[in-house]
Amino acid sequence: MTAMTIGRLARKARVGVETIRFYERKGLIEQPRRPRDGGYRVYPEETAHRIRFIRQAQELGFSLREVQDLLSLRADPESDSADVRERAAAKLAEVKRKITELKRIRAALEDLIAACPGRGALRNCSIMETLRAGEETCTNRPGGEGLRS
Amino acid sequence: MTAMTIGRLARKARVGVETIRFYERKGLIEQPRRPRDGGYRVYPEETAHRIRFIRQAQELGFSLREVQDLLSLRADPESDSADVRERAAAKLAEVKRKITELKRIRAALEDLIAACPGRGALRNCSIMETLRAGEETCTNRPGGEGLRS
DNA sequence: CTTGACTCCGTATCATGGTACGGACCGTAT
DNA sequence: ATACGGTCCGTACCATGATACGGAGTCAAG
Repeated sequence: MTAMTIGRLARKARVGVETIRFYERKGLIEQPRRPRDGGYRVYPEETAHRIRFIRQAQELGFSLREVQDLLSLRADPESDSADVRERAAAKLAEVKRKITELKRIRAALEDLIAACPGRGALRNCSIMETLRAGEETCTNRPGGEGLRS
Repeated sequence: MTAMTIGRLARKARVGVETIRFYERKGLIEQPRRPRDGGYRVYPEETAHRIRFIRQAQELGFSLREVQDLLSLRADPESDSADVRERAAAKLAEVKRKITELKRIRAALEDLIAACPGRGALRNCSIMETLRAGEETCTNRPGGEGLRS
């Protein structure tokens, strides 16, 4: 049978095997116990979704510790529901703030794209200037934009 | 006069002095040249906005290299406007994707908060289960949620 | 029943994004 | 004029989040 060993899980979740072991060490995912006869570990299917969520949350600017906070938010009879509610509300506020900021960047990029090919009406020349939204003119200063080291 | 020296800039942008020097080394912000008589550097006011943008973009999951990409997007006569347009469109797609993913997390948190205090109707118990949106029941498995090391 | 790929486990190394330090120099309020 | 804090510059160190490595054990296809 094609049991879900760590390598297959890694391919399914599009991460390296070492990354899974690292998340296990950090307590982000549970390490299944080895069969008593000492073979390979078998992972539940759900783990792949969990890993994908971890990666996604990271791309959205959450640290592993924050991802852990998110994953530990659970409304069940064992939890202090007032506490869970409070922590969820705090995360929600943070998520809303990120959405707002991303929308500003989205608008700036859309403006930039609109301003781009016409060659005539050039105002709002860079992200910064579009975000600073208020100025009219654009003082250009080209050259030297490579990231050092 | 209260010239914008590096320390004042740091306080204004809410970062450490060392962070500013680090960004200068990386080429993310321009280092003003020292006065020929060898005094302290003076920074333009705009630099504080630039630093705030860098921090914000980082919180949204962009690496310093990606922030650099964003900052280098400028529609001016010196740039290849087709290229700028293309890179801006790629970033725009990425930003839109992030917004979509954040909205899913937002919805999950809202569900969780709604499901939380009633103690009666407990379904969609964790972020993961709400995101996996389809299951009805909730198998609880409490305990041991501290981040190791 | 061997061979080649995979797992297990511990430990080492790496890239990114800072943060700290120390000695020389600068500037200004007293 | 001097003391005290800020700046300058180089270099060292740090935490986070992986990624690599090596040797022993496991599994399964031929």
